[in-house]
Amino acid sequence: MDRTEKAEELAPVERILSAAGDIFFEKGFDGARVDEIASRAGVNKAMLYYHVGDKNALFNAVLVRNLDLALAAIRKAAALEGTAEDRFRRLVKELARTAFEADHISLVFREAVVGGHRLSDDALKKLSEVAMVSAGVILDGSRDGRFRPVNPLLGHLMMVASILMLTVTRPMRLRMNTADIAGADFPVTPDDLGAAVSDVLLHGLSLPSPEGDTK
Amino acid sequence: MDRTEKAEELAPVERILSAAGDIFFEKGFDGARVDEIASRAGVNKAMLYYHVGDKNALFNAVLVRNLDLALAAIRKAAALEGTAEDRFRRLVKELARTAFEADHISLVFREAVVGGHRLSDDALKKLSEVAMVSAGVILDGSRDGRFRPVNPLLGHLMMVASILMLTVTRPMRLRMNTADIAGADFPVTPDDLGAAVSDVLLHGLSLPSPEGDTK
DNA sequence: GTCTATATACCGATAGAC
DNA sequence: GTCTATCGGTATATAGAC
Repeated sequence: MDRTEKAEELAPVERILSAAGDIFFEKGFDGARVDEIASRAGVNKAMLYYHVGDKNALFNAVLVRNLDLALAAIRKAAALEGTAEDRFRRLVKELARTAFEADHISLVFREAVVGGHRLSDDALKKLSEVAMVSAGVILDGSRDGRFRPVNPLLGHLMMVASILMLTVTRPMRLRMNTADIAGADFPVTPDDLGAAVSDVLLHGLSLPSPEGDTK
Repeated sequence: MDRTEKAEELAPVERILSAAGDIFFEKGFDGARVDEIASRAGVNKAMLYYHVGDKNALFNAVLVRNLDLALAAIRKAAALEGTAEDRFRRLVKELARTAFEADHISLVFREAVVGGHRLSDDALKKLSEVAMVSAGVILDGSRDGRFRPVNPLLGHLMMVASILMLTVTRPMRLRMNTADIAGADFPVTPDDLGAAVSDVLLHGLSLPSPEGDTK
């Protein structure tokens, strides 16, 4: 608002956060080098410290920014139109799409998996907001009788874990000898991935048996 | 065999690998300090390098040892007795139990999630063996008509991701405000966890509709 | 085989000129 | 606000005595 320049280039802080997202995603917190982040952002290291703060502050600024973006997308996808199944599918698809853009939710996911000790209270709060939206969809489904009474947080975590596991381990799987077990229909695009995960999560591995459930 | 001592103490290499598992799990590869590993193992740092090799070799030695243990357990659990559902449930329960012992599969999972660049070919090979056993159970189920034709590797990854996500993020969730969405039946013991995950994965979130499937 | 002492390098953070 | 130069701390890895 104040500085009404051409804005042909992004603001320095934006460039820094973007570069930091890349490097942190690639190397992790301890593996990332502040020098490398600064140089990729095209700014001086001293300027990075001046604008953003130290390495920890930088890391959490990246996480919070990404969580804000993700939260907005997820809230939109969880909107009330359609059945619980429809909403769940939209949610999964949206998450898959976001995850494919690498340094968004995936960065938070990775930090969560390695313990989450470094997450600020602010980041943690936003993370639980995401969980609440997603779990809310499952809870609504259980209430209106379309879903079985599954624990909402459990369902949310399984969904997130599945999507992010499949996206984040992709480079590693390419190095492995999985061709013989991957199958031709193994999902590659975000939409295919979302559809496949939704399918298993909604309908399960087992064929519905004509009579009752498991014993 | 050669040195027939009392063996009251574990062999130095065993102590080193055990300590390394703890520290690597706690701090990650870059965060772990060789000095700390050596001191926890009760050996001199020079001895660590003499017996095991450098930090990378140490890390992969830990992973391979843990994967060997996990592979044996999983092969046993995937034995042929029972239906595909029975075998799947045994598999999940076994994985949950192993994961609760912290520095076993979880360490490999975390490394996989952060990219897997550091995994040696040997570790990668063992990882794909694990996947093959687990995916094999799902494939068998599809073949004998008890499971839907779900991609085996997809099913395996969703299962592993769910179990490990739930165990590994536990300390973090305790810091979050999840009490209101966790629900009273949120699984805490490994057996409860395995049962809950098996339930969702086998039967899905949706209630089986009287008539056909989705649309 | 075991241990101390140290080489060597790097990284996060800042002081201080402009 | 911007940049250069550098401090101080710490890490991996090894040389070399015993």
